[in-house]
Amino acid sequence: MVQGTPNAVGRPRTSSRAVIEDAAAELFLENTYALTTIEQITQRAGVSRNTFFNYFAAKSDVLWVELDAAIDRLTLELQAVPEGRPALAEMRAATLRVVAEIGVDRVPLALTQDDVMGTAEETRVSGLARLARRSDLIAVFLARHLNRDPEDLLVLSAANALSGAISAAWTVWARDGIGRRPLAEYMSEAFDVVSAGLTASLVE
Amino acid sequence: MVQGTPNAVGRPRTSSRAVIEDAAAELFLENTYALTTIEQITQRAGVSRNTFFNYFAAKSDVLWVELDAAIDRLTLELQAVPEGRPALAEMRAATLRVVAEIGVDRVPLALTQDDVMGTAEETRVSGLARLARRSDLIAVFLARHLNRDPEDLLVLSAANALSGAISAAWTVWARDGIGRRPLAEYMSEAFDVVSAGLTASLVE
DNA sequence: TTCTATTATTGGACTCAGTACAACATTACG
DNA sequence: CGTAATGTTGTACTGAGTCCAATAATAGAA
Repeated sequence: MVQGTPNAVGRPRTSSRAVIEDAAAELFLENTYALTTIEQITQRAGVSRNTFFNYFAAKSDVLWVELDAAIDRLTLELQAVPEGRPALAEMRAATLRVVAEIGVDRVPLALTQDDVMGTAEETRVSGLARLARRSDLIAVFLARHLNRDPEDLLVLSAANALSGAISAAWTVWARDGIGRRPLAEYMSEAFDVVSAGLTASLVE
Repeated sequence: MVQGTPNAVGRPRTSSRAVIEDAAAELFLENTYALTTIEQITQRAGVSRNTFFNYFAAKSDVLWVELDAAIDRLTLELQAVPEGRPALAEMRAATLRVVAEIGVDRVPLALTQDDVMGTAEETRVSGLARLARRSDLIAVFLARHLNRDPEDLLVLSAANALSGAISAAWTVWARDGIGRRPLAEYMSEAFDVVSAGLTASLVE
């Protein structure tokens, strides 16, 4: 569960993985996430039920392919930041870089789902797992660049706050429907909301 | 799942509910959350398996009794705040009021669990559902006091950030073990980390 | 091409959480 | 004492997720 799915985007649409993703997307839209069984998905994809679990550790993972890929890319971006640079500014820049690549059409399944038919709670919980993964990531990054423990209250608060703001950006972006602006703009605004205070607390 | 369990604390320790809670707590410590089945819990509690579901909608709910109660109380506190007061300050005050009542011993089961034996992911996801519930709560509160839409990016970012910071406070407090200071102190520090920036963004 | 070592796919059997519903017990209360 | 509400239980079911061993498919070396 919740593991990264490195760059699942842009793969041949005939690999088992892609076929499963497509079948799932269709069925979720037709019948709702909750009412779709893994058996139905694999049946439509023309593979066995077990094959599903070769590619996804949980049913909900298929909802978050885009987001998982984005988090994977963020991981790499953050690792590439050299020591001794302003942590928050780099954090923001890295996030915007990752998000710049995401077209207005590539909305995570879970979020459109939520839009079309309020599957809310079901899907939401699995989304939160991503928030947590991103929090961890950010906490480690901040800790490294601020020479603090990643378990530090200061670091954890900041990481959670940032991850929460990022999450809000995704959510609002997805809900804005067809007329939505690029994700990076939302992300930028969300950062503005929290980062002023964080800068003050973190640099000291 | 994730529903509030209004004030479960301070009830006679012989009601089915309390008996189940106690049995679960014991078993989780003995065998880990993951390796404990609902059947085992109810067996030790001397009730039927179904009775468990009369009181908890999910196995993980029993981990979060304390936290759910705290969120319920926060809900009431926030509803009681009269219009036209500084939203963030009131938010902080309400949180501290709620948390003041929580003794150093009343650590949520899930968090001690995590300490004793890293059941991590399993329990963590269910904890995040609480973070979400609190986010919603805060978003509604902020929206009301700032005359904005609760779906607003600004409002959502702030709410998520605050909820994340609160979460961090709980986590660190729990992990600090026996020598921990009162939860309110952690909460206060966590607020400091984010609120400066939020004040700037929100009042305008 | 043929052999071989990986890797992908499958079948089958299993555990357990969560749901639905009807029957039964208990309690409160007029 | 009778009745309605509430708590508890039994039974039967669905579906996610795990485990493991068997079988295909494939790539790469010889």
